[in-house]
Amino acid sequence: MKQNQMPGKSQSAIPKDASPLVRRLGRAVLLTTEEVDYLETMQVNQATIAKGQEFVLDGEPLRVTFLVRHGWVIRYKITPAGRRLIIGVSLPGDFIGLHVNFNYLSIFSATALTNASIALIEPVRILDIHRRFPVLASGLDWMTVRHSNILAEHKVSLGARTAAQRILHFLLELWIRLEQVGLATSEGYEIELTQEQIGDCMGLSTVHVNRSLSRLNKENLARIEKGWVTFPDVSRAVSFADFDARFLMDFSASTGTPNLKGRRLRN
Amino acid sequence: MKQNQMPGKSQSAIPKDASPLVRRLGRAVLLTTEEVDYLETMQVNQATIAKGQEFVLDGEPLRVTFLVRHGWVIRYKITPAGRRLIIGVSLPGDFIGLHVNFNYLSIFSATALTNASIALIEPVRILDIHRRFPVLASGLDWMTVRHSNILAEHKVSLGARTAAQRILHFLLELWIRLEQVGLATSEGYEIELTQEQIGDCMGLSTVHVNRSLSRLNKENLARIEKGWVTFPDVSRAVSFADFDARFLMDFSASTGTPNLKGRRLRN
DNA sequence: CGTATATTTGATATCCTTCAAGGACGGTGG
DNA sequence: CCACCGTCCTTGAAGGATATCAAATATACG
Repeated sequence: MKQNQMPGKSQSAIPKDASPLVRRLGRAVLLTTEEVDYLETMQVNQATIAKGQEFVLDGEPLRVTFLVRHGWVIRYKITPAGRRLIIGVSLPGDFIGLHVNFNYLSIFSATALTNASIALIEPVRILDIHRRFPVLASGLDWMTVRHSNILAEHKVSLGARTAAQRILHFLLELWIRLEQVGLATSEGYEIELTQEQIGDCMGLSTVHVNRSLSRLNKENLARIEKGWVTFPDVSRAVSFADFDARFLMDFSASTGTPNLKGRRLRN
Repeated sequence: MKQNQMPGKSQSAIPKDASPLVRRLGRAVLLTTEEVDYLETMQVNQATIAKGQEFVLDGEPLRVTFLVRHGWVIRYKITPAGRRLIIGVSLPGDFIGLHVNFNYLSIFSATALTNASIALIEPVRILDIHRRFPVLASGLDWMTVRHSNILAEHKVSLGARTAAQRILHFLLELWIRLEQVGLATSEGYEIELTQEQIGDCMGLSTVHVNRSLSRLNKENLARIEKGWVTFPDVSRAVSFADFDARFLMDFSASTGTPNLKGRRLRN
């Protein structure tokens, strides 16, 4: 079903070289060229972060919002007992510090797991989006909620799932998220986490991650070989891990906005 | 330091009978009477929920945003193994389902722990706020981020803190949150959770919650007597639980908005 | 005042951690 | 090209934190 052009607004297909952010928001919504342009120019101020570099520090001021363009980043806290807990993994297209209050100090640290490219976005840009581009603003709000959903699911994992389920659930989550920005295929994906980092993310010791992974391997639920993750039997994996991809669902602009319904929504 | 009235906009002190939402947002920002009015009329459509009533069901459509006005609510998931994990406790002034995508089915259930009064807010209202009241819109975004912060802190608790630390951290969190809406004093507060519910929230068995609580009691870190929570030695409690209230900080409107800086901010 | 619900306590089982050490792998410099 | 070194992965053994099972006591409620 072909959609009509709206007079005065030019809609655009997503360019091949679109940023991960545009790709994400463009999956569900037909963005105007103006919107795409705004999103792309917003990302001009970029920084290259070397693997292992800590670029946000717990307790220090946080002046801008970050947007991961390339590479993997972790956000984490260190407890007084010396344990690190990874709050989340930020992948290309993910914001770090979106909608936070820049008057306060950061409540987490962030480090690049790979060489990474990160856009620095002035807070005023976000406010500008809310003023001028309501559809994009809904998209940002959705990304914030999605971020919450991931945390909620992690809380369920840490609180109510076994080590093997937890890890498998997490590996499946990463698969979907990477696929949504074109970094995974139906075959699998390249993981940039060590077993220690998986442990810090799922509240498990490195040793236990290792044992759980070899069990998952033995039972054909998930396999990691040379950093390449595959799922030999996806449907069994999904059911074993109690994985329901709803919490990662795409943005869709028809969030009750009458004037958007049936207009710019894909499908 | 007295603040000047802005021409054309009447600012208002928060009325004594203000809703918890207005009280929350009004703590850091001087709201105009127009903004206060909008927030209050937004809540006219109310429902009374009986204690124990489940009013959001995992997998069912979610058509409106809820706002707790009175009473305690839990949001949770049940795993296939039959374990319940409470994602979070919603207190007066908290939204449930803010900024979610109403095209999708709910990914959690919600039940009232007490008789509760809940406002039903049409999604279009939220969009209207974003169009007409930028300060309130920032406030809503902040509430969404705050919700994430709470989840992140819970993840840290479940992943990297002992049972006693976890429970104490949670009790302190509730204290601050209740105080922010006038439902707790420096003395303590009335808790509406059973030990089983605390366990489901912190990923612990009821038995272990009981043992940890009696240990906290013995060590003067926290005491629950007839539903009344007190902290005999607050500073020791804070340090034992590694509690840093930054993740619950108030909304402050000067989130990098130049035209708001120094104008409507309290202090 | 009786019944349901919540708390408390004891005994046992298990999942996971910690400690310790060996092995694989990739990179680097001689 | 190979020896060396750091990082990551793997495996074994023992200990600890928490779960489960079971039952007694206390509290709330109609």
